[in-house]
Amino acid sequence: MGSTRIIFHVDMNSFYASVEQAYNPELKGKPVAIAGNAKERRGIIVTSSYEARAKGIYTTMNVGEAKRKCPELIILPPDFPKYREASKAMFSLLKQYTEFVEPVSIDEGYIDITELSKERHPIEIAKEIQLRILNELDLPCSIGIAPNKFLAKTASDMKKPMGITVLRKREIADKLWPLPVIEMHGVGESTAKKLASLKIHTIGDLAKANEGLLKEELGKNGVRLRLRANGIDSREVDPESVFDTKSVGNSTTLPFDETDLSKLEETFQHLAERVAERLDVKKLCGTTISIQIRDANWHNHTKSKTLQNPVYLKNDIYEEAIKLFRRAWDGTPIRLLGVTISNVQDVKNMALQLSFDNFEKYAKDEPIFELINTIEKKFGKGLIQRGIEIDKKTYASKTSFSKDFLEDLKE
DNA sequence: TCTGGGGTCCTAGGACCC
DNA sequence: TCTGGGGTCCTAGGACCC
Repeated sequence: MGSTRIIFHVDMNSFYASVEQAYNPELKGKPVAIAGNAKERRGIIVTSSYEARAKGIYTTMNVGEAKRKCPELIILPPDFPKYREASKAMFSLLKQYTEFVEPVSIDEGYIDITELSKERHPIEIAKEIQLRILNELDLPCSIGIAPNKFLAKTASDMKKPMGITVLRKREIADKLWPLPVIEMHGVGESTAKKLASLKIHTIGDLAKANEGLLKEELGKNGVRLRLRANGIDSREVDPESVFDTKSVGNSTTLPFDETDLSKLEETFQHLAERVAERLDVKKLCGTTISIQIRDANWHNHTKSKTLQNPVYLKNDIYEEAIKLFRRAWDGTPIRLLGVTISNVQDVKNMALQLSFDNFEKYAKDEPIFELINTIEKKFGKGLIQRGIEIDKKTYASKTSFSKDFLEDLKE
């Protein structure tokens, strides 16, 4: 494969607010904000229209404060099905140009137009895409054009809304290096502070910094950031990455800092249910369960456990979550709880590892059909049809189960 | 400016195995 | 009884992004 690519980063402008304005034209030209839990004390602004931003509204701003700052602000609750639909329409439009489309999040993605650019000029393609997204979906976007992902992403940020920006390698010194290092994708507050202590303030400083020093201070991330600052990024546009889910989790900030165990248990019930539902939609299960606890001072704790068998059912997730919680909680008031399943796999590939302990627990002295019932109750109906593999050592040592039975289980 | 909810990747220590 | 070194997995926490 040739090493010179042409990559677009397509970035939707204030996406949720723009989708709402597209659905309801009366909202156009007005300050609009999307806020989670807007009715509650802890609601925050998730996105806002450019009209709202002009009045000082920004993401993460508390809803109460936003109202004070901009009394005419139109505040809407998020409507994710609507946004997902708009997102899907946007990505299918991109797929009309090339199969090399990689969604990064609901409102941005990369496309590799190297092949297409042999027939048409990249800027012409970008203009057409931008115009079509505007005309057909009524949504504004910015497009960055560059030889790699990092530069394309950086370019799309340079002009908003409705910008098209080309960032060539030879322009890096002029356009990228003068910027403060915090502007760089991948550098947050914490890294910027560390870099400042090393007298690295601009992206140019980072590009020219000593590699060994960066490695020592920031690990492999330091080395990578330095490469990026020099415009080097070899990541390919990967259309498959969307299907490669690593974890599924839900969390919720409680209306007030909570100490009542029954309320916390109830919250875990809801979280387990939502996680189970989302796993089901994706047909996934996972062997590692984690809980997150955030206290009143914003200190986070996580507890996790890797299980013998994957879980995906609401009740199993709840039971494991509560076990972890009991181990971790000392009674301090809690602000947020979360449940995440990771180490995921497709349910259809799921194989049960009946360890000796498990085997004893489920199989002891039970007739075969009882055992099947037990297994189905525990791991869900249909699993046996999908096939159960039992650790060979285990059943060799368990004489009360015939080989035939185990063969039957495998059907 | 007192901060939601969905993620990914990285680090570091300890357990365990060869 | 005391001694390496490498690899992998697990757990907890942190940084970052949208």
